[in-house]
Amino acid sequence: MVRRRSYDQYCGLAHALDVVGERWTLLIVRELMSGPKRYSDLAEALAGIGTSLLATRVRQLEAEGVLRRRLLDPPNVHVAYELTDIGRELGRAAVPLAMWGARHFTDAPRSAEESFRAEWWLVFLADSLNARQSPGLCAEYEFHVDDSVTRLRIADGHADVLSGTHDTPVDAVLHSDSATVAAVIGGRTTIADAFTAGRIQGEGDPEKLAYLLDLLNSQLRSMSGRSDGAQHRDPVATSAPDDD
Amino acid sequence: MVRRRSYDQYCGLAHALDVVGERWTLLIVRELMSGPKRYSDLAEALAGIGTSLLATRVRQLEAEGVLRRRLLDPPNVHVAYELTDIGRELGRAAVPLAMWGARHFTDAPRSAEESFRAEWWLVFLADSLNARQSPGLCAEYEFHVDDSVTRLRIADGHADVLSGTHDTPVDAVLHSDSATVAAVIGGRTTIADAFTAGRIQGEGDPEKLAYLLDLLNSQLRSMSGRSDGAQHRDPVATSAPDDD
DNA sequence: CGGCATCCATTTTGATACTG
DNA sequence: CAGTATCAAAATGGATGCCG
Repeated sequence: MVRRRSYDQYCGLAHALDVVGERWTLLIVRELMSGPKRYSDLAEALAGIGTSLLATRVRQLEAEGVLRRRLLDPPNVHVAYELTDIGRELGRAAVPLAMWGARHFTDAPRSAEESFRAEWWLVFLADSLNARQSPGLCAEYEFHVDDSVTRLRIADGHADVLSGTHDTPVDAVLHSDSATVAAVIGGRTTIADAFTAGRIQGEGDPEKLAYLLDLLNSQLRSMSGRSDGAQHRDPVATSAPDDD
Repeated sequence: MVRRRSYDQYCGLAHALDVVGERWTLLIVRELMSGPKRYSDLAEALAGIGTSLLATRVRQLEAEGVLRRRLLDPPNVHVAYELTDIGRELGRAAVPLAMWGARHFTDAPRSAEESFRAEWWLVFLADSLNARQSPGLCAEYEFHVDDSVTRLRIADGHADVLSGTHDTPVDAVLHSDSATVAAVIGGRTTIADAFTAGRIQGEGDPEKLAYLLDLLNSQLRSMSGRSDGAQHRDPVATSAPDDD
């Protein structure tokens, strides 16, 4: 195998991009943020990747220590991929980038060609949702967004997104649509406004519902990341004065 | 022009990567974080990019509103590129990714092929260095790392990295090497330890020097981003129960 | 089937040369 | 200095084949 292409720069960002800068790589990490996935799950979620490239990416990520292959137990012997600690750190590091994208490039409603999964949006919120307000609380929520369903589980002061179907009962169910979710996460509207406008609807345990909305609200505020007015005061540094 | 390649996913991260996911793009943004640059500055800093690709990238970034072309004043008529507000937000959003890379992929010392610039490291710290401890203080520092020199200016409670050479006097000068800088920013050692070990040396105004080290120290602590023990409790969600 | 490897048509990228 | 033109090499995507 010919040597992997590198930027050959001694820089944290360049080294990070040497590892996860190629096409599809960060999206594979995003997929695994909602729990371990099988090869075919990944291939289905990442429409257009081409199976051979997926295999290559997964191999690279395993070699870098971002994810791990695991064989499932005998009843259903399958391969599953899951993030390592380094991989989960990477997922968290990608959150500001995702928020930046949500803030500036999701104002157009979803187009016909675009695929969509509710967990893509939830996953960036969930990881940092430490339920400091009610540490002991356990709750499970189901989100219906467009035609996609996903689940948020809060327990032990921590939140997880779970993809797929589950048998455990939920405490509350939320209904919304992709444009609304994008607007809320992108900071173009608030949960409260979307709720009163009927663009988000909730049913189930009212107390746990209120708790969730509060939690999401405060999290979104802390992730807003809007730009301040600070500018460079030095227009163009003379990088090499014309002294030839 | 044939349409740009897109992931076609309605997701913040995918949309962000549609804009800045291609090769070199984020590194161009990193370059502009230390102030406006000319075309040839970029080409020189990004060894290997090839001038035609650089021109394409710059055009794309301008079209997306990440940077802006500017013509300099008559004495020295040149083209300069500078980040817009959106571009500066992007630079800030890339910081966690850079820290992740620094933490996990810079433990090997700089290899012979790798280029290096001190501002690549400083720039990720500087933007979030709001000098809350001494709001009124103004200071200018010069960093000598390996063969690279860069400048940090603190004023109005905000820090800027300035590339290139400057005539204004400095308050203090720091000397170190790339391995030490990487270890400090990657969290593998502390500034204090590196200082006592003589791997960082400083001269100049002792008060302002102490102030800088304090500021860097507290900033690094808040950016550590180490992984906690929280795991997914649900091994593999049954994404589609075998009910065929 | 699920989990890849192989082959080939298209795109992207890298390196160099060239121009106003 | 600030790019454009050109061409070879590498990366990607699609389709298909193979094997337990």
